[in-house]
Amino acid sequence: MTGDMGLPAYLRLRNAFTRAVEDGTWQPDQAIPSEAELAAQYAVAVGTVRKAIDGLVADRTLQRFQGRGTFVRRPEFNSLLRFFRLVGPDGAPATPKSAILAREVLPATARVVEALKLRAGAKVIRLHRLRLVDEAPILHEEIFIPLARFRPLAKMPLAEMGDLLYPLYERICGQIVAHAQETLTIDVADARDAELLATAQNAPIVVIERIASDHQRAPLEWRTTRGKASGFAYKIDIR
Amino acid sequence: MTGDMGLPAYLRLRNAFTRAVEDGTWQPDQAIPSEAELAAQYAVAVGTVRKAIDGLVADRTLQRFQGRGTFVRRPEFNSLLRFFRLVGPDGAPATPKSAILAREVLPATARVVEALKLRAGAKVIRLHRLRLVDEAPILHEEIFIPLARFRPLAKMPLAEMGDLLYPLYERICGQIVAHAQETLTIDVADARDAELLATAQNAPIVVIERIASDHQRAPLEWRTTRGKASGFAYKIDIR
DNA sequence: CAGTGGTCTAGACCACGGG
DNA sequence: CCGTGGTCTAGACCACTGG
Repeated sequence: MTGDMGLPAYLRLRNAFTRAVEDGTWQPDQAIPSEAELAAQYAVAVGTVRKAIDGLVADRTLQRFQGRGTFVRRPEFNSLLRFFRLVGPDGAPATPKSAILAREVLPATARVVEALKLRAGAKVIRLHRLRLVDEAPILHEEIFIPLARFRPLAKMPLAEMGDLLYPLYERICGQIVAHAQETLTIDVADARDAELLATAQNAPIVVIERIASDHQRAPLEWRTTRGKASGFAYKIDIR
Repeated sequence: MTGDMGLPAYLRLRNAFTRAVEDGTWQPDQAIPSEAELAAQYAVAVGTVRKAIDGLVADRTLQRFQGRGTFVRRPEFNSLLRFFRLVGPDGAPATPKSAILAREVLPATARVVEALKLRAGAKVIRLHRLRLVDEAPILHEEIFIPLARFRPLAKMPLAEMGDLLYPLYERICGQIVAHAQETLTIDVADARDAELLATAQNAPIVVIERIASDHQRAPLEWRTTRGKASGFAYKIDIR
């Protein structure tokens, strides 16, 4: 807090609050101290605290509720996935079911070492899973996570892993995914895609590569998702 | 301004300012009145004017410059196009060159009528153009605009049309594009794609459909852009 | 009801831009 | 230099939530 001397007060507060979220002083889904308390604690006007919080609300770190308080937001990692036709029989958005096809522990290849910023020869867990909506395969994913951080997942019964990995990472391994970067490209179906996704070889395939990282920007997971391009539509509004 | 009686003052101001932009009282690239002036004019505190402007800055309607003033922003419609490899020989982002392959005036088909919300039988101008970077064809576009609004473009020498259409729409036809909605999907190359883009038939193609509209949300243009998927990468950061 | 965030005021002083 | 937006204050009152 005593650093950043040249910065405006509201930015110093913003940094302090960001740190509180990142180091776990303020926990996800928990209320932070009231604006009046923070103003007293940092010896600034309430308006200055509000301005600091405004910024963190804008970047979705925090969330305000009138009359209840201000809360640390837990990020949602729907991501580009949501642009596949992920709807259940009722038409509502559905979390795809997961079927884990393979799990193995192996030395990281050069590409994995680079993506996860590991030292050469480090071991990783590789997961290969199929995701289905309404029994139909929608996409399949190859996932690499460093064994050092995720050792409990190397032996855990696959049946207990459930459909969502990030809550598992947090609950079982204490690893919190705070950011992710995704890149969408287009490829054509190889033999494995064709078999898993019930499509023709050389049909267009959407490929999403994701690096997920923690609050310290350390890479936690490298994931490559492949799905039939025919089930994909991405919409944006400009201005 | 006298409407919206139940709304907070800053939201009434926000609406009034939005209207000023939409009806042209405040012109693109022009400075709006100073915060102090607006506060006096609307009989509110400067802080309330600032809060109203904050919202419009956040949604990119306005742009602030310390010491200079607050300006009406002219939207840029790079859009999803920018995710093709649009770089010149120097590596800097380049506006693709345009080569108009066809221009015709014809009655709108059912799809065009729907996209542009025309009455049945209305006439439209159809443009078909190829866009090139560094002499290489990157994508081609089919564009429909209602003849009623864009009559000057039906006869204008093609050589005078230049590489960018929206400035032309504004300068020659007085039509200002204020919003656009784009949808990205994947298709495979048909015979025309293969010829124009120098690719194999059935190769994956990125298709971007765009409806561009004016401040009143009236559709001005329906555009379908097709480019080789191999030159496409879309990156996003989550949280 | 007490406590939270939401709105609004009226002022002070600072930092920057352009003539 | 003056006018602009940027920061910050100290307070008032409102609207909503929860017990």
